[in-house]
Amino acid sequence: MDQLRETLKVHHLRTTTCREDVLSTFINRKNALSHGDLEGALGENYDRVTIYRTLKTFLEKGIIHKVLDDEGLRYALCSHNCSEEKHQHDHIHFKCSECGETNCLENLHIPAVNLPEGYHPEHFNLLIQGVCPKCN
Amino acid sequence: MDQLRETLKVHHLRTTTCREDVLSTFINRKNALSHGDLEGALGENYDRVTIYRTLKTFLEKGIIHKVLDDEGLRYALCSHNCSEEKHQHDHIHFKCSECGETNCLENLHIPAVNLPEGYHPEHFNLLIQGVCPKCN
DNA sequence: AAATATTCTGCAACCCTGTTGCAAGTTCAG
DNA sequence: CTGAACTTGCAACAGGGTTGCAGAATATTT
Repeated sequence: MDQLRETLKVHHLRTTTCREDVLSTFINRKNALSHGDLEGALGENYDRVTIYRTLKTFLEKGIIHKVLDDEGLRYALCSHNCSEEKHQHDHIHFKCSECGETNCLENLHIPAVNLPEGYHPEHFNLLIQGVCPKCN
Repeated sequence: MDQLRETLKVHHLRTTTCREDVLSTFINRKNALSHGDLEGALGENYDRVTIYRTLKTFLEKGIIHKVLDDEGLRYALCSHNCSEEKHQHDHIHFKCSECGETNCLENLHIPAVNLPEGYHPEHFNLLIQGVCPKCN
């Protein structure tokens, strides 16, 4: 509980129940969540718009990051402290076609790619779809 | 013109002006297109729904493939003849943060990744964001 | 502890994406 | 050139995502 407040404080965000609840939902479920997932979990307590704004704020502050998905955006906690100034994500996302869960494979880094002359890469986003260990 | 009809025929699709126009838009602009792009290009001639259905059909038949993007789905031509049975895409997509264009880097393959025990990968989707040669 | 400035929230409204059902219009094969 | 099969347009809907604004909550100052 106090850890939630601490996290918010570090990022210069006011403590509100919505932010605490969204944050703890991310911590409890460990996989990437869509806005719909959060609305399903918290929708009776908060307005859709508030959840959207909370996600947007968390994105800007470096608390969560976007996860690309073939059927819509999801969001996941940033593991290593990102900040407003700098997001660092070169890990891989795995989406299971059975259970539908998308997870960060924090320990696996995206391999280097030799881009042609003139390309200046800044961010990498690798989504692998397949069957996860649980559904195997 | 005949080439368009030929392509449609190969995939067992009837020749309609909408399909021809969508297909030629993909061929002329070479980058990945969103539904909105197509609606902008052809919207006065065809209903939104028809464009959606055309995209869906082309996806199923293996004429185009989805391109993940952090701000919505896009679509691009399949270069090497995909079919209804089998899509094969392990190339890289590059999105330029300056001009906003997303392009397929057909010649670059996604490097192999050593997944932990139990993961069975099927599809790979790598989006690299940065600055492209044109905007450099 | 109260007043203030600042920040959040909820509501209403809006636009975009994507889908479905149905009737009318096209395409293609015989 | 006729019919069966397919495609289109329209209407309607559900969901994602955003903005403006008034009222509520939080943090800060005294």
